[in-house]
Amino acid sequence: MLDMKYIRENLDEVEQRLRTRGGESYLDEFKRLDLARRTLLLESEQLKARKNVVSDEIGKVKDKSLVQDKILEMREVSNEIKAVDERLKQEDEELQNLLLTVPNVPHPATPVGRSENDNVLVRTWGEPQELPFAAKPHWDLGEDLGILDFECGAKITGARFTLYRGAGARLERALINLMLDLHTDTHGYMEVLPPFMVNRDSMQGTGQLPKFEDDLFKMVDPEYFLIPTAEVPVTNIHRGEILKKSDLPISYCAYTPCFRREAGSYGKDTRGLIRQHQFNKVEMVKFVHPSESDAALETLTGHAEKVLQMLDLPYRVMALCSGDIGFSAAKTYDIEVWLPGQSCYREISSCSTFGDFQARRASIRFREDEKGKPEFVHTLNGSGLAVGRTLVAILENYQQEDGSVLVPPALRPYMGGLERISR
RNA sequence: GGAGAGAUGGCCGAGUAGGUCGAAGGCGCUCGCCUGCUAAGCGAGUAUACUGGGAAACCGGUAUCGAGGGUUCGAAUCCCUCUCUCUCCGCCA
Repeated sequence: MLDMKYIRENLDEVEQRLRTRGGESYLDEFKRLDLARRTLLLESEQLKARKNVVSDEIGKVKDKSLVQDKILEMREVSNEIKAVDERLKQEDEELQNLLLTVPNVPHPATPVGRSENDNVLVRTWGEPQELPFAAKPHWDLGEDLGILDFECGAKITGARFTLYRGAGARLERALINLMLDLHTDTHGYMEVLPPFMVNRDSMQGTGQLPKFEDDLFKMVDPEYFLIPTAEVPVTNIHRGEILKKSDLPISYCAYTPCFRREAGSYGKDTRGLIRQHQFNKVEMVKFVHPSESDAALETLTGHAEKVLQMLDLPYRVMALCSGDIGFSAAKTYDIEVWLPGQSCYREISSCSTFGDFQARRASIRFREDEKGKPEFVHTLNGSGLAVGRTLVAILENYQQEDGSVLVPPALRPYMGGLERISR
């Protein structure tokens, strides 16, 4: 959520920067609602001030029969207040709803552009290798090796659900452990294991609600939502809190499954593990001092890259343009891993800084000085990494001509020493 | 699922026959004093949001005692609904 005061005082600039995201104008309504609300607020408060003063006088008089006229008058004032407050409440709700649907202002360093075609290549790592034989996509490899069973997943639940078997299940688990160990032991994150379902307040805090309810799996009674990413429960750990400056930066990492409706993506990536309704992810989340957030995004991205380097998987880092960054993000790097089975780069991690956008929604603050006013922290997060897609990358990059798949050396300790997955 | 207890400021904790309570007291913290160090002591200050005025320091107003509604001239205090926490019983990985 953006700062109301900031919008009011910088309307043109905010509008202009939001427009670089493409799409509609966001702030036409704002001026009108803001003015209406403040006018009513003033009216209401003046009435209340009068009521308070007179009620105080009444309280001091023992014989109430002497102040009957005042009591009657205040009864009128009280009714007036009710009426004004009713209108105020409506305007206020409208304004809040508007603000909750306005996306974050892009970071000055975010390249301006309309679509993913305008994203900017930042760097590449490793050599995308063309295999000396006909490379298979992972869905063929997985089925041939008997480690991925898409049909069975569809039978148990439905489309876009997958059953992992044997070495496939073990490989997924090994990747989770490798990633968590790296981030906790080497990168200094605290591991947390959060709830996989959250309430509406948490979803609103990180920005999934109210605008993207259709993308979520929702429980009716009680009303809980399956998390689409660990970002939601982990960022909300500190919702409504005032942190100590000395607590910052706070770094958490978490493994969770993620659940996404993938509404509107019918027909996209229908084969294989790329786009599932349920997938595993290790997420990194940081709460930092505002002056640190730019640097923190770079190190966070580096932490995600490190996983791919350990697994010796070629990748590139893209700076997303203004038209492609997410609703809550100010700046985002996508890490894309090379998939020889499909001869393309695919997103495997997304690392973003949100500035104070989420912190304002979720009210996560700190004090610069012991006596100072609370200020909003900056939040960041990034996948480190999407586990299913990492498994895909391993299958496709480490496949051999005979259809077997070598286990990357860094992963072997986690696989009971297994060096090769074969039929 | 059944029975009961509770939710007050950074923390602890008073306050429920409605008005003098934004809220006693303590702890913590900040500033000052004092003590040649430390401890102790003394004094002052110490919530948040919105909002009016002001260049600012600052000075006003309103709201907030889990959340929402109601009664009343007036509610932390009375009534209703909800949420959460704790204890006991049942059930359970």
